[in-house]
Amino acid sequence: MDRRQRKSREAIFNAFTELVAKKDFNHLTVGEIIELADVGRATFYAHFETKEYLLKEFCSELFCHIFDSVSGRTHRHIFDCDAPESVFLHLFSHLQKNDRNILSLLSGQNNGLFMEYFRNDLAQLVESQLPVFASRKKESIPDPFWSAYITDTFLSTLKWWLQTGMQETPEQITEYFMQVV
Amino acid sequence: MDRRQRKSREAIFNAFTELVAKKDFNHLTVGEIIELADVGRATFYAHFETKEYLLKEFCSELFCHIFDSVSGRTHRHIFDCDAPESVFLHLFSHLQKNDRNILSLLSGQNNGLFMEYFRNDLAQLVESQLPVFASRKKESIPDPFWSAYITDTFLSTLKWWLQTGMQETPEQITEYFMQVV
DNA sequence: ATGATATGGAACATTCTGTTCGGTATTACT
DNA sequence: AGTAATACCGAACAGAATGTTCCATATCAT
Repeated sequence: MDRRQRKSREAIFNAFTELVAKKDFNHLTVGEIIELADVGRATFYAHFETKEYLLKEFCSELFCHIFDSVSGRTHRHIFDCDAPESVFLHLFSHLQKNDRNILSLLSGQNNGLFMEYFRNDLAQLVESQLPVFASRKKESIPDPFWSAYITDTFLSTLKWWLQTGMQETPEQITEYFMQVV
Repeated sequence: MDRRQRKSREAIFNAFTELVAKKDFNHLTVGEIIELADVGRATFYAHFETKEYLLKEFCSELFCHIFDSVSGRTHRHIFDCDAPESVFLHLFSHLQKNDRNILSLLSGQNNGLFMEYFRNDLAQLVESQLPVFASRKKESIPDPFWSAYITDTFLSTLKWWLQTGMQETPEQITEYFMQVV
């Protein structure tokens, strides 16, 4: 990719990151983004079809980074028997670092699209971790329901953690998560 | 309230109900609403400050109707010992009736505000029902976390029910809910 | 019957969106 | 170093949606 393209794209992502931290995504305008990013209007639309596509690609890169990092760790530790919850612990720890202000997007109320994207990737991760919870599942529960339940419980735990100021350690919050599920 | 006001308000609510069933709230315009409701633009803004306030009042009336009906039943049955989950069963049953097309709003992806309002009222109901789940709660879990967990699990169950086409009976889906929690 | 008020319709300024164009600067490639 | 390709800016643009204002008319409460 052209160096100019990389620069513009990064500038837009950075501006977006900064703005979305203080303002709801829906009330964010393209005008604000390009002003802070200091790129022309035409440039923005040369990169992203709409504001929604910007969010989509933003999430793609960000989640790819996070979940790949977590899954990678899984593979390295795949034979560790002492910590079946290590994937989720690692995920909580990684989220705590607040890459790209991801936490303000996660805690914001009206970012339906963002949550949807995040949930999709999370559901994939959960799917690969289902054996961990196999022993707790009752037979009468359908598999897809069980999978959705674990995914949403993780999200519920994460949201609660954020909204109460992240006072617990990642270890503690992972403990809560594993207790209820 | 003036009869004219009631008529306009109802017309707007009805148009909103109909439109939101086929179109995402965010992409719904005031122009579409007043056209279908057949009221003047100025009339709309005389009733509702913005589209968001319309949603707010819409939810207020709708949820008030649903949750009051459910809570009412609770009070009548408060001494029934055979069905501690009757409140949630009744809520599932009531939702199945799809008053005001509430299901299309609940299953829609980008209705963050709507979900937030619904969750608030639901959380209140859950709060009043906490004793039902007391026996399942571990001591190490903080009360607010536990409460949020049950609320979100109900929402998770409801969403799954909707997205898979509501093939289960309210009794079955209540069973699932009570099994996992 | 009368004064109050909700309505409809139209016009309006404002904001945001997404597109187009021409000139300029940077890039990749030979 | 020279050249063709292309990404950039800036400005202008049409279109859509928002929220406000005005006034004549119809409906209401009393």
